[in-house]
Amino acid sequence: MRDEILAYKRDRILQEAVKLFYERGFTGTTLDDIAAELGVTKPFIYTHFRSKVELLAALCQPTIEMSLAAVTKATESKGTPTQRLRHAMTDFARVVLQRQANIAIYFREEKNLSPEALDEINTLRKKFDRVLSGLLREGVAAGEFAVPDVNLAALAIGGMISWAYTWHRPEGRLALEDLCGTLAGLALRMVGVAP
Amino acid sequence: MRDEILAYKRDRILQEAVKLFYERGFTGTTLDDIAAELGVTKPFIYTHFRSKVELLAALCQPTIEMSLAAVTKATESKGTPTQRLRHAMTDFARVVLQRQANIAIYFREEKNLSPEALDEINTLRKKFDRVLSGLLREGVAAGEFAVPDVNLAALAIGGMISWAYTWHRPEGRLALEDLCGTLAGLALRMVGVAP
DNA sequence: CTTGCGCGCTACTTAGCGGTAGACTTTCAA
DNA sequence: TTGAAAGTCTACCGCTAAGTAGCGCGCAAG
Repeated sequence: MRDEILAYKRDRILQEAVKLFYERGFTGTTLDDIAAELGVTKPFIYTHFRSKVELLAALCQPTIEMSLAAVTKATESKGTPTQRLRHAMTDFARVVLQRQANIAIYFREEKNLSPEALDEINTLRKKFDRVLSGLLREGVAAGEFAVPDVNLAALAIGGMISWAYTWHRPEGRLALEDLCGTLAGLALRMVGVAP
Repeated sequence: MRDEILAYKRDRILQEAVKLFYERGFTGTTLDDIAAELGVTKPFIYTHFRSKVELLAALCQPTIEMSLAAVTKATESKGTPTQRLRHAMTDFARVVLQRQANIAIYFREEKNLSPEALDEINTLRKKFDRVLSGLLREGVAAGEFAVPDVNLAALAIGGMISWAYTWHRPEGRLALEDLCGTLAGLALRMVGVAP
């Protein structure tokens, strides 16, 4: 119970930090701002995070992990490469759109991460690219996909979907699930699968 | 002649600022850093730019203008929509890759721009999207393209190519022109044109 | 040689903010 | 009721970096 409350407090700090970093940027947000928004004071934050930079890492890393987990799970599931790629990209798009602010903060504030945190995240990203490239290669071998360059195609597909963090509006005209499906469909087209 | 020297000095400041902002981020770079790199001192920079933020705008805006100019010119040229889209995306990709650092800085440091500069740039970006959407709509009308949602496709294509700023390595295995061609090819596939 | 001017430098101000020491309050067990 | 421990706040430090005032050097013109 004590631990649950501790976890809850930590979580609320993260929530508010995500909101403010997203709106004003990392350096444009002070710890006093975050504390004020929570109705507490700065030292409160320091009982849960060692530094502002650690707070940043704590809100980036899990999101990157979720992205990797989404494509890994779908890639390792059963089905044809086409089915698995659609599945992987739908799930990845869902992570990007649901955790839009975290993704945006990560890409914008990468330079503010500690070298250690950056290393860990870069490892995750390399895995992501490898898994996606591997799936594309399988599809090519199976005769389902046709691409000029597998690694480049993986970057292009990953980029097209990641990019959604820049333009997606949660209150916009497109429902989230439709959007994920359409983006996955565009990804399939890039590898030569007709719709 | 005096003006040329003035312009040259201004240009050198911008060059060095781009390099350092790209490597260390906007807030991670001090004006003293930039001055030191140029072998001058901080007040020198202030004779050419009113503030650090103005310096940032001066290195973002022209690059966005170049992107818009590239797609506008190609879109308004002669040829089928397919030809024009290929042309537009090749040229746009070239801007992204050649001015990679400027593009990266803009996307990362958007939150540090003054409201006025941001407004101007946002206007350019809206025009960019409108021009690209328009070209796609033409292609659909001509029966050359098939897309589920023209506006979404424009965002996806623009994103896929913009994203190249995150992974492109100038000294990498792929020659710049090949890369532009391949990216344009992937864009065409997204709108249903077979390679 | 000298006078004046423009350009860049030295040296300073100022303020904002990350981080911390220690006081205070509240809670709970004995 | 009391004492201690956990948790939070008040009040502060110190540094960093943007921005500035005014000096002085060197060059061009007379």
